Amino acid sequence: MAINKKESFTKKEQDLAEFAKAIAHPARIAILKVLAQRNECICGEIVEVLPLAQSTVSQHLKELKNAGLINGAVDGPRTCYCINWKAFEKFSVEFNFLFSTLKIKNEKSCC
Amino acid sequence: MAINKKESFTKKEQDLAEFAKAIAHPARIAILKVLAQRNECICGEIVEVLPLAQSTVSQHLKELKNAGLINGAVDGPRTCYCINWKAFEKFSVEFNFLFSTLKIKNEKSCC
DNA sequence: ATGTTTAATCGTATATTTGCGATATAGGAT
DNA sequence: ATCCTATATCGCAAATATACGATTAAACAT
Repeated sequence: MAINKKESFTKKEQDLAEFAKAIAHPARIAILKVLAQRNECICGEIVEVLPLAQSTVSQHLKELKNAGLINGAVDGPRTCYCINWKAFEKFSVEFNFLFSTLKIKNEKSCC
Repeated sequence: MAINKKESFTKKEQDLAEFAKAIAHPARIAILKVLAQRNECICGEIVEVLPLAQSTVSQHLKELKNAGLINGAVDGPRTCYCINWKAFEKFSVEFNFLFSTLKIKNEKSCC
């Protein structure tokens, strides 16, 4: 990979790809599930549930946070995380727009 | 990454992550857009549209095909691709199930 | 048979991701 | 001040992903 070609695509394409990358790992999907189910913010309870080391979970959380999919609030020695539903809504709309609308137009595939 | 930890997650989580990974690159999103817009199957016309070498586009197409998102039919010296809408529908439902339903349950985030 | 066109694959270089242990940091309690 | 707990970060190793040029393969025409 000589140069980074990603920048030659549109911002929408890059953003959607970024979002997809954030959820492109089962561990991160599992983390999001836990956060969604417990409603309230959680920290290292995720480590107990997942088959991963603490540092690895922390790294996944960082990636989800960087992608804007979760929020993290420092609460004493622990950090409380929760899902950023607004961001999720945005990407969900983007995703559905990109494919659902096009799908209606040409339902019949050739091959 | 000593061992592959991905297998310790559920099949649904793995499948959804797999799908997300397939669209986790702007080039592949762009390819899907082209395929959706032209309706009929296309081959190396994609190379003309994208800022990537032929071999790179071919590789991306292979990944999309492996993920089941597109179909490819050999037609003489060329290969005709098109979107597998059924697979897309499946993953779209899976995605929306995972998050939309949970979202309704707990709209208010703590942080 | 030879050449042309189209696409897949190979080999290679580099970048990024994944994962862990060890270490640092920071807040609370004693 | 010292200890404990919780989390973030560092450093490292291994695996994957990205990208390209060169080569191969396959269909078709000349």
